[in-house]
Amino acid sequence: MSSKENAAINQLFERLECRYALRVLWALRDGHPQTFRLLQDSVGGITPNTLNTRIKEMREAGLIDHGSDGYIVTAPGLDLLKRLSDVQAFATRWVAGRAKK
Amino acid sequence: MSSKENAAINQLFERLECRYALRVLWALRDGHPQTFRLLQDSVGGITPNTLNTRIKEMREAGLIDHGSDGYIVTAPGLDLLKRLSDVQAFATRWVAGRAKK
DNA sequence: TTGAAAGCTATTAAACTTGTAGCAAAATGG
DNA sequence: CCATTTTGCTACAAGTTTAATAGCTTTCAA
Repeated sequence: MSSKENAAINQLFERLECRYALRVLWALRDGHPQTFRLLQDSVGGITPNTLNTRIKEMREAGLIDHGSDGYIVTAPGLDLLKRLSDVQAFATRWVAGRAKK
Repeated sequence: MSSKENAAINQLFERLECRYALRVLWALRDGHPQTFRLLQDSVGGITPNTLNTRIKEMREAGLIDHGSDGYIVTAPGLDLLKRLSDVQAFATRWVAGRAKK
């Protein structure tokens, strides 16, 4: 792997390694717009301060946008979500596996 | 999607949404063991405190382990990494796309 | 035995997140 | 038109997490 690719994944991970970042993106995966407060409820536990910070970061990152009906994932954001979709099955098994111990 | 699946992905994301968490996992993706200091260099910028915290969390999570030659991903950890592998291509394009603006 | 490498801890300071409250602007309804 | 609700967002104090720098302890080979 080239160092350019390494730098790219590092930059992306920096964005996603903030508390609630992945969950905010994930909450919008169905493609329907959500208002600020609905999004706050969808994510669960996030405060308006933090949600606002995440929204700003992800809008700058071009992953989400704010349309007339609320917040929504952009095309790149949806692309990323698709590439993350396999993680769902892992998570389910992973949680089941740790419950046993 | 069931609420059980929702809870699962949430639990997983909580683990991954800590600074450097994804990058620590990613640094071990080739399957070769790395010592504490080598891992610290691979990740880049992480302090020993934080690395140690991440290692503890990920070992509890069953994603990485400590063998005789250093830290290494477990089978579940490798499974997760495979499911994340498509993100690499996204990251490269994403970074290229934002450089233009 | 001495020296290097490995894993990790201590301490203090900076940065981030939370909890709670509430504001200003735009839509809604009477 | 005017009151009400919804929406996006901010203030502020307190708590939690991460960073920077230093250094300790054990292991292992020379």
